[in-house]
Amino acid sequence: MSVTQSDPVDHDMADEPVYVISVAAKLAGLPSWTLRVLDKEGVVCPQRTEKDRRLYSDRDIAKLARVRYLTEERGVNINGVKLILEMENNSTGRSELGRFGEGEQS
DNA sequence: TTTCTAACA
DNA sequence: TGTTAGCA
Repeated sequence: MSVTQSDPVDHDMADEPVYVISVAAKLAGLPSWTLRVLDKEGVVCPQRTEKDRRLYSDRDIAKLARVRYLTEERGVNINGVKLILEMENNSTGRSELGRFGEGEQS
């Protein structure tokens, strides 16, 4: 009796990789190939099973959802998302971004 | 970006 | 059988 769920072991949050690429893509609202690119770029950190199956955790889904806003609403490329997430990972949320336009397609 | 093939569960 | 992963 500590937190909400009554689990013997300490399960804090969704860190269990149980979502395959198609499920993660649906939850994030992104196409499957995008998740594959994000993984190649090192934007997301999906666990890999013995058969090379990418398993995404709720933690990855949350990051994917942010990527979807940047790519869908803001029109940022994978390269831009990688840069933005890289800044958030390095800086405590203080991004001194001037005015740099990413290569945007119509 | 899209599609095809191969392997796995 | 359906789905995933990798490449051209």
